[in-house]
Amino acid sequence: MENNTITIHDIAKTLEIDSSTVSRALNNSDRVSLKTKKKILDKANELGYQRNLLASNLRKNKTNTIGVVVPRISRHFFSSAISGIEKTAFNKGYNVIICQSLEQLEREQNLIDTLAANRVDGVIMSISMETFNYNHLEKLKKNGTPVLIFDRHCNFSVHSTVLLDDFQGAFEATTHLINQGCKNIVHFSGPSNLKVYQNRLQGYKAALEKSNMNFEEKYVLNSHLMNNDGILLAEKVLKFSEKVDGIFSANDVAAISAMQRFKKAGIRIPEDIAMVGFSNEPISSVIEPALSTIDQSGSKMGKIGTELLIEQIKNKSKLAKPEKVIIKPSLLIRESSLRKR
Amino acid sequence: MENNTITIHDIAKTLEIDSSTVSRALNNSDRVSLKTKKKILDKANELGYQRNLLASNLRKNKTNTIGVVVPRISRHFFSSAISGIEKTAFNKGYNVIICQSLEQLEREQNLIDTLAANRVDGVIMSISMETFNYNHLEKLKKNGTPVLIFDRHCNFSVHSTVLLDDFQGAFEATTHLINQGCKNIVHFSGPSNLKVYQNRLQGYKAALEKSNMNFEEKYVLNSHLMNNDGILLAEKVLKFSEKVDGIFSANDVAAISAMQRFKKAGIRIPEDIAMVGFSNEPISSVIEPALSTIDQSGSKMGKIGTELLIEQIKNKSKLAKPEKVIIKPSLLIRESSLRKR
DNA sequence: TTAAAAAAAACAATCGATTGTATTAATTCA
DNA sequence: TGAATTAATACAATCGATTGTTTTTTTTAA
Repeated sequence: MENNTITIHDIAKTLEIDSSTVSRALNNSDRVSLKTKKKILDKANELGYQRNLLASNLRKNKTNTIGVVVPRISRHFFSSAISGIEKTAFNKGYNVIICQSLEQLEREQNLIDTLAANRVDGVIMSISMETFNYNHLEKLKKNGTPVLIFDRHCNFSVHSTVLLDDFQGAFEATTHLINQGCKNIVHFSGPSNLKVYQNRLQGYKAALEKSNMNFEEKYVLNSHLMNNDGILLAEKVLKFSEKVDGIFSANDVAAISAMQRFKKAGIRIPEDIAMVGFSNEPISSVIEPALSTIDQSGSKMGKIGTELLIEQIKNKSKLAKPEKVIIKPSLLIRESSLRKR
Repeated sequence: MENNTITIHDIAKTLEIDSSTVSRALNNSDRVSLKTKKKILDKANELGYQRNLLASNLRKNKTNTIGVVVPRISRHFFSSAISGIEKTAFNKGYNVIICQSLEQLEREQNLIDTLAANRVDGVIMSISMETFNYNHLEKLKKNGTPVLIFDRHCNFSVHSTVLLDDFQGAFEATTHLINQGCKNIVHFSGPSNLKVYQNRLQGYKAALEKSNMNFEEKYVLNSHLMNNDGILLAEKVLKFSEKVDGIFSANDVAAISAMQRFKKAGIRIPEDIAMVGFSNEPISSVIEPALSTIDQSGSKMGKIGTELLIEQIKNKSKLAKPEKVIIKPSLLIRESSLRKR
């Protein structure tokens, strides 16, 4: 009654042929005659045969599976990256195992270990915020499993990476504010040890410079860019002696909560202060006014990353040197920054 | 240079012992002396041994892995369900493979096939909207793989299920509106062939009845409850001759877009119209006013579902009859419905 | 001291599929 | 027709770990 799983041996026995022939037939090898092939396939269907991939993969030493590790699958950017990864992988005949590290290094290490133990052919991942130690990834690499890192910078990596051009995104966002007539533009920046925020700050500076506007140190406000930070930052801005008329925030979350605080203070967006965020959270298009922002094109990153990874999987023999790809972001202009129609 | 993966045989050879002893040592069996155990573990570490789960699982005919299939991992409800599933599974020593069907039956069938081929020990899933045919699930069941369905009703199922008490949620939401003094309460309902929406409608009716209020057929507005539907529904409501002063929407999305349409028409929420949604989307707490809603407690569903599933996995021999669990939802009261302070 | 019992390790089969090699059957062609 | 090809199939080893059985070693106890 139990354990009635059918194997190629069962098929072989009922048909009185060898299991190797069954295996070849099921893999459509041309070493089996059409007649026997049909016989075998029919019987397989009849018995409800289903290949045991554990056995198959073990023998072939290949799983046709890619491991995906992201901090949080629910975040919009990551779920769109996953879409891109899945689609690309599927088209190239790969399966995908999705995991979330929840921003915890220990979990990330466990996940990587499990993926390795399951012999995935490669791993594409965005590292957790706690990840400053890459032993787990080095181990993978040593075992010959290609690793591709996307979205988050990791300092001394020997892996291929796909990153966003944060500088360019920030440059465009700030330039857009300048074009809308903003004269005093504040920048909400994140933890200054993170590369992303350094780059976004540089882009902001560069845009000011290009338009011959002064860069003012005091206009750069640092925080963790969480919900609550946005409120505090907004209150800081309200206390400035000069009239701030534009804000470029390094993420949407802080921009949105700041915007709500401003509205409470009777400040009109974008008439009094024009705002641009970064990362295109789903909420940003729903709030009022809708927030202009930089889209990180997650699915494009996922697609390109997966293509790169699969290439590496296939060229395993050649010691492929790590590649770095930089993706161009795109500015989404919405009401929060549109002064001129 | 390549393929330098270490196996128990490599360890056995260097130490001049049998590989079965190595295996037992690595599994901490008490058939190996402490001395040899230590020797083996040290060598394993030194060589960077990592168990090949393909081989192990094949031999044991058990993967300690649960497959999870949901329509969309990015939806808040599902990602919280996944959290609950992962946590529970992990605590019981199970790994989890997460997949999304994207609401497509064909994809769902493929995923189930792959999971089956990889010999997961069980599957916990929420079926796609296209799934009216359960052959793929029946096949799994026949192979002896337990299946647990959560969140979405599936008509003639022999599987265990964990569902939300939609009736109760709707009843509480409507009762809350009545308690806030609403006299003419409209209900936004979804496709009437779906059990969830039938149950929510019944809950709405029951609440009216209990408070001796008339149920008016015309107050039930059907749609697919998408963003755009909310706008259209709001416009319908504006044309009513009677003054509508409360709305219970069968989902948050429609409630939110309706709310925005109302605001444009100069109607105050909750003073003129009080609103309650259903499903507690993340956006609902961010918009203004924040939307009262019914939380579907995804992580609780995930937890309970996983516990049930693992129980079935363990009792595979006994023909466990399908269990049905109904989870109580909870009403989250926010500004959109709060008239009395 | 030695037989019996217990502990430790070795032997060997197995999980289910794949694949190189050997064998048999069927074709081809001179 | 019969040797040479080629096609079709069978044989057997293998992937890496697990596990029941057997053998060897050590410990216990009379």
